[in-house]
Amino acid sequence: MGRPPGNKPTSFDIAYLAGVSQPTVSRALRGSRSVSRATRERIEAIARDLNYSVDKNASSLRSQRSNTIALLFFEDPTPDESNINPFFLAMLGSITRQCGARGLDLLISFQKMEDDWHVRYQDSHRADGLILLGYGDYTLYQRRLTELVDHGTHFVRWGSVGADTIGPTVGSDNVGAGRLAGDHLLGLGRRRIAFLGQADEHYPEFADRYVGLCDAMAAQGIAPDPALQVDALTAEDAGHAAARTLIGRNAPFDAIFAASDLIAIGAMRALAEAGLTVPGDVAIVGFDDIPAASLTTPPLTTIMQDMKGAGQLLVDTLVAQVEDRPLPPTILPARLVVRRSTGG
Amino acid sequence: MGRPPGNKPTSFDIAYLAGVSQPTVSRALRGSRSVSRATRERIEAIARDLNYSVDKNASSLRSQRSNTIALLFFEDPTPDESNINPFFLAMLGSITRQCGARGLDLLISFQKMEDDWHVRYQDSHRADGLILLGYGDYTLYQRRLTELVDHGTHFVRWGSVGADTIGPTVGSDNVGAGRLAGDHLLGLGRRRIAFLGQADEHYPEFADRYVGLCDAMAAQGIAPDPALQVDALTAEDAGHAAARTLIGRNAPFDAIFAASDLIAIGAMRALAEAGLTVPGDVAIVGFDDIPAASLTTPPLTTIMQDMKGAGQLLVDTLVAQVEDRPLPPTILPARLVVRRSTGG
DNA sequence: CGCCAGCAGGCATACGTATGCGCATATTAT
DNA sequence: ATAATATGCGCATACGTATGCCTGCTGGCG
Repeated sequence: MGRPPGNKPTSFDIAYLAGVSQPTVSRALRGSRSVSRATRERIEAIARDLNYSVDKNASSLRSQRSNTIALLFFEDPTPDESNINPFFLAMLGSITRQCGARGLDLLISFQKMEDDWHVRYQDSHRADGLILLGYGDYTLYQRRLTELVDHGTHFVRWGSVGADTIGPTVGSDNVGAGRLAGDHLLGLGRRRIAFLGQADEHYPEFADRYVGLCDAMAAQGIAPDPALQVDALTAEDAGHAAARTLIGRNAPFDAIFAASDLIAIGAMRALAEAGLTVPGDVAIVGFDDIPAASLTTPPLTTIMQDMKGAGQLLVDTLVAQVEDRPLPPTILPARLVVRRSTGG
Repeated sequence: MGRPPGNKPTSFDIAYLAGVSQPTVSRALRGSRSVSRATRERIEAIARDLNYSVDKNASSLRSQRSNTIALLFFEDPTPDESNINPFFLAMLGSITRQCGARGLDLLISFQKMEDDWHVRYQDSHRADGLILLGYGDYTLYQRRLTELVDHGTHFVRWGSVGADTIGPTVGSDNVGAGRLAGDHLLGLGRRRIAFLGQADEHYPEFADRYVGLCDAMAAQGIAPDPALQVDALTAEDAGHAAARTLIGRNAPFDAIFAASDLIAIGAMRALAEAGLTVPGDVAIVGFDDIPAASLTTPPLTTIMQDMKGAGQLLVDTLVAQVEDRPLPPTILPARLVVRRSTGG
């Protein structure tokens, strides 16, 4: 029937003590209905007593299910390695929480775009699926995604949800968010609204935000002025540089919608240097609501994405995919957070 | 000898193709010296060809080594769940990097102090050891640590390295850092230096920073004035409140050393509200060098901890412990980053 | 009173790898 | 030439769990 309890307790040890077979222990602990209630409770008690915990490796090996997901984060190689996008942290928080709630383990890794992580995780049964988070050039990224799809790897990514999106994608309603920002600024009487951020297909999220802004303006009969759009990646200096460019163009503007808070913060610095006041001369709206956004002077009006919903949706979508019941791609609404950079 | 290649390739498939036995494949791929070079290279080629990757679960099960470490982060329950300490992100970055370099997987989890994570990870063979990160009340934390030690769990924690420290600990030289801040302020001619932050044994890191400050002052023959120390946990409002308390005491001060950047930022807001200028009336030094520190007006002078070294040391110490070759506890030096909050 | 259904649990086995041990063949020493 | 050593590899097995299949028993029904 088994051996007496040894060192680290196994399901055999429990079986021995409970006077049942090992499979019964396994079934009992997994809550199988084919174990009587009495037996199950006896087994559970003994397990608790011995401080038993199921061996993850054996369990995963046998069931071919690791109950683990891998969170892969990557971005364009950054000069300063320690400077990680703060947005990521919020996402991480909500993802870990959702994993915890669903009893999943979370493996995490920062990746360079050049690595071949797409092979490692699922094939080695480290994880049942991947969550991909990344800011960066989407076109570079696309090849990797296609490889993953071809390989049959389970994954979900965070990003712009569009028609040409590769693989299951969860993202904010960037167009709607852009409209939100535009409407807010227009409501304040601003008419010459500049956009700081890439607006091309390499950065679809930013582009969507710009589209939303243009939508809002169009609704008021205002045509977008190309002189009021300046490319910028998401970094403080990029924002600073972009704002200087904008100022240098001598095209009048009374508002800025920045594609990220970091850009906005850099822009505010440039405005200050140019002697322009916020919000007097220029109202400014950022994006992301990073912690620093409420600490600037004046505090930054910004768009807050639904981080909590995002983590949940990413995990749920991934699990659904792993369990072979596909879920439609989903878009999360964003919210405007009004602070003094656009107000009195 | 084996079966022909099936679906997901296994070491048997490779063995079959290479005309050797499965154990030889295993040895070859692990670089065992008892496989001839020719055979090994043939096997490696086939493995690459088939896109083979070792099954993590089987491997870990057999070898009883998961090559995975778990990073557990916990702090006092915070009202706003999404508001995670930014310090953590930098640490996370350096830890993931070091794990990557050593071929370790990283499991991550945010924990409430009430959970019984201390049982789950090592017993279930999810991870070979734990890295514990936490800001919060150390005395609450101590019981958990003792349990871990008693249980024989491998772990390292980040925190104050002192005589009464429980378990292997890696941390910054907080006393030295406090001295650094003190010397800097004294060098600017400031004599009435306030400290904002807990100074009791519940928060030994903060306490150490205060000790360092007092050391520096003592070296100049200045005795610490209890009126110039105000408790504050690490949050912006706490800093704000503490600075208001300080101001309300009517004890003159010309400098503040804040136990964290968030406290410093809150304090700067309170100073501004009270009509005090920085650095004119009050010079201020923070701690952590969070991203927001360079974005305040004026930018904040602060202490930068050696994050890169920290991650490395944490991982290395943990691995050493797992491999049963203990390492001495280690202290990392910190650096002063001078910005305008203490300068012209 | 016999038969079929359903419940509770045992038996055997599979998951894929790593490793102690033993056995040839090749190499060197005596 | 023979014995001793090293080299390269196969055999058997263990790691701890989960699950398909089968069995014995209980009870309801005809």
